Amino acid sequence: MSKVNIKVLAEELQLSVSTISKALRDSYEISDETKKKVMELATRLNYIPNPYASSLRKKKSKTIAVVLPEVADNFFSLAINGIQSIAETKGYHVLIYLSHEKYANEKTILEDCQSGRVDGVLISISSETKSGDQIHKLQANNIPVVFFDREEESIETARVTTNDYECGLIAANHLLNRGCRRPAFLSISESLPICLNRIEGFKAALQETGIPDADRQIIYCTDNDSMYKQIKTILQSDNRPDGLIASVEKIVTPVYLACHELNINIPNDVKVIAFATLDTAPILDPPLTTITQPAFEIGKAAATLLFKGIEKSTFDLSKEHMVIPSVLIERESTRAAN
Amino acid sequence: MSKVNIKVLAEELQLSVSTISKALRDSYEISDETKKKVMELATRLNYIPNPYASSLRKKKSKTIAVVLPEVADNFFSLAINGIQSIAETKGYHVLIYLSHEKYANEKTILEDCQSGRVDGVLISISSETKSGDQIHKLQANNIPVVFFDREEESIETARVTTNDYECGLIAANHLLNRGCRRPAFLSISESLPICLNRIEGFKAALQETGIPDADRQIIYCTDNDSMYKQIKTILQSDNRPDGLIASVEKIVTPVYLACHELNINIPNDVKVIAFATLDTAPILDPPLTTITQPAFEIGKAAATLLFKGIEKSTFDLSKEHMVIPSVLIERESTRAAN
DNA sequence: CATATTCTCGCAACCGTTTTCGTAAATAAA
DNA sequence: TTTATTTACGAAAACGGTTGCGAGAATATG
Repeated sequence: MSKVNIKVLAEELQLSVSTISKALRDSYEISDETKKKVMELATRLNYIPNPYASSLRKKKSKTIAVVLPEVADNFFSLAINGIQSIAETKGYHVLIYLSHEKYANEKTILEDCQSGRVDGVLISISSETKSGDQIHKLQANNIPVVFFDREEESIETARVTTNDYECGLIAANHLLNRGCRRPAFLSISESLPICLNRIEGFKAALQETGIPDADRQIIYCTDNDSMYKQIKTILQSDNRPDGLIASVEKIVTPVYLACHELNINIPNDVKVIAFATLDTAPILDPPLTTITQPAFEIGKAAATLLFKGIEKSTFDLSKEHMVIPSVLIERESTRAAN
Repeated sequence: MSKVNIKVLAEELQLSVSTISKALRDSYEISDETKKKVMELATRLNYIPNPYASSLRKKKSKTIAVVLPEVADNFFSLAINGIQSIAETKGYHVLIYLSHEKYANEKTILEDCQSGRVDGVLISISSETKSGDQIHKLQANNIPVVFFDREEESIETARVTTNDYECGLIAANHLLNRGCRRPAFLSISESLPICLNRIEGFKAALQETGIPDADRQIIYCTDNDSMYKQIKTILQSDNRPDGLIASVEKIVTPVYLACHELNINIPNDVKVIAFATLDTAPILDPPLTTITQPAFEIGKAAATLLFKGIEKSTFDLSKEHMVIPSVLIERESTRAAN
């Protein structure tokens, strides 16, 4: 067991611990000769500094927290990749926490983040979250917070999102242009800005085209377990939608399965477009038209902002609202009838 | 900013820091009355203990590291979920590290894990890894290590895998039973036991059925970027395989795309089966036959073992080889011609 | 040669908690 | 009442680094 710490090195070289510490940190106070000796011994004995001792003294943990609703979702997986890629270059460590879409969990997690364990927090809030109290507390403790994708609107801090309103509009117009007259929007939350904004865009498009109110359905698929049933019910209803916009990736599979089960043809009977970063989109039956979010880039950008906030306390995160646009990738699932 | 620590509480209540510390930890040495006062003040001032100070003193970090090749993969995402679900109940924190399938990265990560930052390590090794040196060092430092899915065979420690050999056999037999005579196995590594074992099963099945050597292709798709091209080349070759076994999830999309592009019909021209936990498998074109790995359960089991190893130093991990079987889910992509 | 500077290094406090040990007061036993 | 015992707490030393400051030696400056 390597109990080798600074004290051991000091002993061995007949130097003081402070000298060792400074030598290892390449301080100008130490002669090159001594530095060399210290470094050499350190590598020879496989000295590895204890990060917690250092954190305690320096009040910096070189660690960030990433709080997200779930990880079994391509969007979040890719975002983590983006975050990690930046953290790596900065020498930061990444703690992952999952809220499982529950506000109570999120609260507990964020409380812990006040402990000094992390220098900053990247968060995509749960679909239940309606209050920014916990995040305010973090900010009061000088812990920078950056939202990515799912933000809490009342909080003043940096956020990296995609052009949700516009994409809602684009998605709706896409359906309308392909002949839909009764499009429905499948949301997962009544409070998440990403959903609200996309819905606003959706509504605006229908408004403009003059689709009657009765034919503008917005459906809330809040519960994961009942989603499939709920979608089947919708597809069997009298005024069955002729177009569906899936607000998030996890709605896609139940929609497709329901259509297959009910012998409803995509795109002839109902056209489907989804907000998703699914890499199987092109090989689905039929290939799925997506609004593809730049998940990796969002993660990278959010992390970059967070580190700016961490490293320069003068940097004002509150005005940083970055929008990275998504792109519509048209495939078979929304092909117009011919 | 809450600079409230034990010292502040002590000051406020005119007690010593040791008394506060003991009261908070509900020590028998402290009177109920004092405990109550301390607790009350602690919650009132929103006292949150500094984990690093505690870690330093107790030499326990209540943190584990999860080292994996990548996170944009359903298998690993689900595994993380499983790990996290156990860590949560145990009050542990989870650091995520990505090797990006590079041994050099993995090495750096594992070196850092010797610092005392973590109490244990869960790892699924990179496809490049051929040496167990780094992991030996961890063990020498009394840091328990548990493998999940991708193991390094020379290391004596707990591992949670699935029945790879058997599944290789099952997958191959499945193809053979559906009429394939020139099945190919698409691997991603020449050293990973998961691949080697699956290949062994594959070979055994072909052997038994008497498929000639020349018709037992094992193809190594090591490079992510060239995978699509490589697969196309294979599908255009003279002795084109009539069945494909994708050893991991990420091979699926390129295979399907290549077949579509080349107008090769699945399952009539080539049958496809994949080791995957893809939840879009049933809605692919055609629905994909999978060997579905119990990713979530593997994560849970591995974490459970790791915590046993962490919490009781007497617990001998070295003999814990847990195998959680995968299941074959048959779908259209391997339907027999009729 | 005297004084000022620069170069190296050690001392000791500190970060926030935990834990051992000692001890005064309160209670029980004799 | 005296002697054990228990109860409730405090002092201080850890844990492993970091850092401000002081000081001796070496060098430069006048």
